Amino acid sequence: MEISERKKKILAAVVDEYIITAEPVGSKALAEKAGLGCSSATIRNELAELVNMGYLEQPHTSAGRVPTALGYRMYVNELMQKQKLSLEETEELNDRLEKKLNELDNTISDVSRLASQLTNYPALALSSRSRVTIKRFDIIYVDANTFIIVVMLDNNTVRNKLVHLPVSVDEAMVRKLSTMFNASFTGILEDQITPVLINSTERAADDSLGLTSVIAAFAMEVLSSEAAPSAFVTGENRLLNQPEFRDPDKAHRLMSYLSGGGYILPPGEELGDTNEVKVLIGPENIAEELKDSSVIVASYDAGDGTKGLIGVVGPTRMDYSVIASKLSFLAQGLSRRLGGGEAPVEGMHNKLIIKGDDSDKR
Amino acid sequence: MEISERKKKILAAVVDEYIITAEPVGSKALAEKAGLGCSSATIRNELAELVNMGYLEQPHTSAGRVPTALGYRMYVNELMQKQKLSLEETEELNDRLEKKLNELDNTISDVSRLASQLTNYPALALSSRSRVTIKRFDIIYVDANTFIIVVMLDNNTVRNKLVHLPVSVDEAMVRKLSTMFNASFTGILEDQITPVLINSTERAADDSLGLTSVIAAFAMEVLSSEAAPSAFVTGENRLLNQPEFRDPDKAHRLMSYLSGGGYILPPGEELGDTNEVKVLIGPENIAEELKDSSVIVASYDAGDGTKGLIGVVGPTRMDYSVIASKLSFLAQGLSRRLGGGEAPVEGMHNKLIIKGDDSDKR
DNA sequence: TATTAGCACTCGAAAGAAATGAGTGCTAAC
DNA sequence: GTTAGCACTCATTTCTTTCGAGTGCTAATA
Repeated sequence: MEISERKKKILAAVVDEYIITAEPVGSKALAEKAGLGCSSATIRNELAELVNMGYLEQPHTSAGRVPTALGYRMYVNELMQKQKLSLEETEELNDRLEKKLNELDNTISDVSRLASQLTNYPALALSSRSRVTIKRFDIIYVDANTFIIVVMLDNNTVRNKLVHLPVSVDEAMVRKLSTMFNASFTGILEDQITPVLINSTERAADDSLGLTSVIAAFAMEVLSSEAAPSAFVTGENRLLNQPEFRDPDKAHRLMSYLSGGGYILPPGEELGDTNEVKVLIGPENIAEELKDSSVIVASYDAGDGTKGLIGVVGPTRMDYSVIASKLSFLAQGLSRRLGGGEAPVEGMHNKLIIKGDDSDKR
Repeated sequence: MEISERKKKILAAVVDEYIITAEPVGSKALAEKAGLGCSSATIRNELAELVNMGYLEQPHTSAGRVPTALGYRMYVNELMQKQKLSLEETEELNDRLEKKLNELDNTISDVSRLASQLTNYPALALSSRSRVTIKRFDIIYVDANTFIIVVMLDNNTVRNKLVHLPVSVDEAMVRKLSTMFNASFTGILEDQITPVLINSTERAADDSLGLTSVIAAFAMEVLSSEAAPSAFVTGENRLLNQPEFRDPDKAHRLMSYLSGGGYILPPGEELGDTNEVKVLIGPENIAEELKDSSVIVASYDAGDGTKGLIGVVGPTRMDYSVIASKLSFLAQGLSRRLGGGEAPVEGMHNKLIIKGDDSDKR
């Protein structure tokens, strides 16, 4: 059955109201508030149909209506007044963000904390990097039993490791190894570091002490740890602000799921396009623990192949529009600041694309 | 007024019981349970006096008794059955710990997490290092505008920084600087890196580009960041396990205080001697937010001047004895593992010293 | 045909009333 | 000094009652 214009208006009004009050909303309140010129009786009829269609439900016979997950989905996809942030809010957010971004270490923990502060919900940050390679090796001879391996990655971060040996090496060997690694191990991906390559290097360097494999192992370790996605969740306690989590047991269950580093996003789900905001409503989440919560995430691009993701977790009754705007805002700020994004400085608050929605909203 | 032996026994019994049930304990229960050969009426008299003396209180006229902070203090100092861990528990703990310690990065976040898991309370970890020096400098020439500074600290950790310059340098200069820094900047403390020293080095190296100050600045940054105490709190959500935090507002208040990195220990309070366990009961805490919670901390020594501290936060009704044992256990494990401690492997579970208590147990 | 006023009905939440019982303090006997 | 006995207190639990927001349905209206 097709949903009429008026039904849409009513549904939107129900969701808007419910987001604020967290109480079931009744026909009378709607008649007064929403500017649709009809009486409560008419609205009652419409509401009854919306229930039939699965967009709303009633906690019990004599209560008002509450949006279902389907209702929220419809709201998010089509009805929501996107970008509610006023100019002042935008300004304020911009200021705060600018300040924060400057003192930001760009550790995902900081990013997550920032998102949580901004939205007042528990927040997660996630980042992963693809196609990392090493640009340069340096091996520093310390003493006969000790050297330091220093590698510089293609994104100019530098990592090091101190190696103690049970046997002694001389400087010449170290220098030789350094040259060989720079020749053969730079610019390649982790899975291109094969036993074959290691063996041939070992032979070529005339290394009978196994130094080659130590260095190669470190290289692999660095590459894989750099590529591994890391996640961070903060502000779990903000859940307790929400009336739907006044039950300590319920709150505890979700909070420990979050703290436990449980998977929040569908495992298959690759990070979406930059500047896209995704919303997962209630049962759309795969994790059992999230089935009656919603997740909103925005992705950003830190350049050099690093993609990141910031999001919040909250009750299904969240102000999707505001939160999505804020996250999008933050994600674009990060993209811009970390150099990857082509997001224009001016345009920060007018590009908000939400999954499942193909109309651009100004 | 002096406290009689029997009163002590009764007080101990009240605390023991209350720790388990979290309910006010009555005279009858005590008469049956605690093996003191007297009737409930007698106990009632004693209880009344204990209330007068300030060790116990009554929530209301017809309720049982609950320990006051003073009562807990007395319990912790004199009455508590220390070291309740049975042999099996010790074994089990040992196993778990051994396993965990091995995969431990020794980041304070890991230590904190471990403490929280072990005790099922929110936990904090804190560590600070004194008298750090740099053992060795290496400066790697990358290209005319780029070099990498690598420093090795006296505890053999290695830190590095990539420097991009607007001007160009040659390899000879870099080598010269490296030599000079190794001569003048090794083995000294942060506050010994003075403008005078920097100036003279700069002149001696004939450095007109300000490279000296860049390197010196990095050295200072490393030294100060290494010496700065850092803290980490985890497992805040475990607070919700406790009946006294079923009120979401109360829980939220404390949790956000903890997450916010609020000061948990008295600022003046230096880290105590290794293997000492400190207990701060309710109002003994300075932070307003902790006035009706207790904090138990144990300190460890990771050698090389690094002192650490692990602790938990919970309601005043905590099983001080068990928690103190576990923390002490963990602290000693850390000391041992990180090389600083002289704690004997065997002796792990028999050296438990609690602040304010001068008798050694078992 | 769509809308609306009117009304009986439902059912959770709030308020009130009564019952329960754990625990006390006190007194008098041991 | 200890104990049995008993009247009293008061939080907690349970059961009723009241209240009212909100509904669904019907009949009148535009």
